[in-house]
Amino acid sequence: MRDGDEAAAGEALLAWYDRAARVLPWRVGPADHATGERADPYRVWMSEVMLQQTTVAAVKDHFHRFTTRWPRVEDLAAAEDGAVMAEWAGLGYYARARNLLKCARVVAHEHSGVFPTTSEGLRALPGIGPYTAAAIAAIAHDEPAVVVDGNVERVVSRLWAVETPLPGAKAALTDLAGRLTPARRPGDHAQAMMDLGATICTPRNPACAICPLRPFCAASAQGIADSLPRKAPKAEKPVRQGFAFVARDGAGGVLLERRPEKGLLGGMLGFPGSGWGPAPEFTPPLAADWREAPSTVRHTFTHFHLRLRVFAAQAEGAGFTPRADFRPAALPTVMRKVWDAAQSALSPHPE
DNA sequence: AATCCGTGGAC
DNA sequence: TGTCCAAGGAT
Repeated sequence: MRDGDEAAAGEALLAWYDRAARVLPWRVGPADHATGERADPYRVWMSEVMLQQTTVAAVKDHFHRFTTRWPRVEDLAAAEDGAVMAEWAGLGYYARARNLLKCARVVAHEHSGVFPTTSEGLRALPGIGPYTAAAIAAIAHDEPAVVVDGNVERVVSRLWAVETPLPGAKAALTDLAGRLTPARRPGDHAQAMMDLGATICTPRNPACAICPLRPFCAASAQGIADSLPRKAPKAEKPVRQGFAFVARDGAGGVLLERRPEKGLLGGMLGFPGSGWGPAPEFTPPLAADWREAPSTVRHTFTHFHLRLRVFAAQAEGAGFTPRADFRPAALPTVMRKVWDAAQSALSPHPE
């Protein structure tokens, strides 16, 4: 990209978006924008939070369930914590769900159910950082906010052939993204950048041959697009080990515990177990004839690999969740794997 | 500033 | 199988 080409590149991007925009459940298309229709801030907010570090394909089902069950922010604000966490199960990064609920309650109770309309106002809400605030303001209100996510970092780093590695290059890339942000249709511009990054300017094997920005792209001209953006090497993931205990009573009830609000899988349901580390202790929650499941659960979190030995037993006691109140789908994925592994060791109650 | 925080799909 | 990585935010 040469100085002075920003406006032409922006126009080329919007022209491409007008014919190639993805159709998404939370999106109002460019043709509808022409009639003055704007996206619903509640739905934009919901989708943006779900999409943080998460693929469109993974978000679609959860977005549909959330917006069907809680159509307005007041509905979500009135929901029980456990119901929201259960619906979020499987999406990961569970602090997002806790902050989603906090944010809904602030908007409902302190803003009369209306989201702030500026990026500055949005930024003050729980779970809304620089990216999400800018995205909502641009998409829902056409504020010319500079929207910088992973897609934008990639597109911009290639347009200007920025070879400084991330995250160090973050500030420079934000500055360059600002040069590209137009005063006209900034919301469509932001969504166009993301669509371009998702479908053409992809991390691997970018489709430069059909890219509307190719005439402006320094990395494409130099043949180095697929090597940008550079990133600092990541730390190796250690392996941690642990035990998990699945107890069922005679009525088919299940022994579950609510995990602490903070930390890994915070606020989610799980099975009792040991700590996770190099040498975990065998500490079942009650005395019973514990039998080990034949398969070990393997699961990878953001910063470590986990191997869990699963033990199952029939037992009686207080605090079991009734069979009718338990759905494996309400568990975080690692706990759903534990449940699946336990079934072969719990012959009287196969599920 | 660096670390923590999930998951599933692509390759 | 293992590695990368996707519309980041909080602390």
